[in-house]
Amino acid sequence: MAKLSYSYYQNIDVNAVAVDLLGKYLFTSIDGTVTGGIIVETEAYKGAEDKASHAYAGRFTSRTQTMYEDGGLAYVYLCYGIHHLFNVVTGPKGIPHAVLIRGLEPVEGLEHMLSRRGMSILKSNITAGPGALAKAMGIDKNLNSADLQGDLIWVEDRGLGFKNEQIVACPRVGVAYAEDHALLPWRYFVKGNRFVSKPNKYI
DNA sequence: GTGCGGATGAACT
DNA sequence: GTTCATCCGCACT
Repeated sequence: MAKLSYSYYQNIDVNAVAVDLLGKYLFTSIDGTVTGGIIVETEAYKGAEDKASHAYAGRFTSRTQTMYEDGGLAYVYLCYGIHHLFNVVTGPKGIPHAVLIRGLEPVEGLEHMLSRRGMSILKSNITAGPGALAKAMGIDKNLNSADLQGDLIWVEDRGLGFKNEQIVACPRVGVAYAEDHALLPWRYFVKGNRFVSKPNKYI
């Protein structure tokens, strides 16, 4: 039941955090409705030096300013005009590192997730993919810059972890524009888990 | 002020 | 495999 500490998020090694977040529990409490699940897929975005990052080359705008804050905040933004994507801000203040949460295994509040997704029975795509899981968890721009030690959205360590051989590293999804950084193996997921998002050809 | 295109998902053929 | 929904961030005039 331990929320991840302030110092956990301050880690300068965003890839290490992305790997370590696998097996942690993400929760939201929206208008008193609690939903949560196990993180099974992440991607690391390495701030100013990463061409796939919104903060590449130190770009600082009203959208990206959240990423420059202290690690331990939520970075939520709208993608393709339709989908909210949820990231964990990591690293010390001024370093815009972030970890995109791409896959979640539902654990708590399943009926609320189904309702938010307009589904009647559980299918793996309920939380497979960043846009899908944000919708299932009720995450939208209201949670941008939210403190992950607060009571709206948080991450817990419940002692679950995965061995190295259960974790796959492969290129990130949807970042073809990032040129030579597009093939960096900074996407991590739990091998064989059904709540990992689709492009799985690297298993 | 305008124009382009995206860290996607779902519904098609 | 292809299409398209749908809107704002961002670069440039």
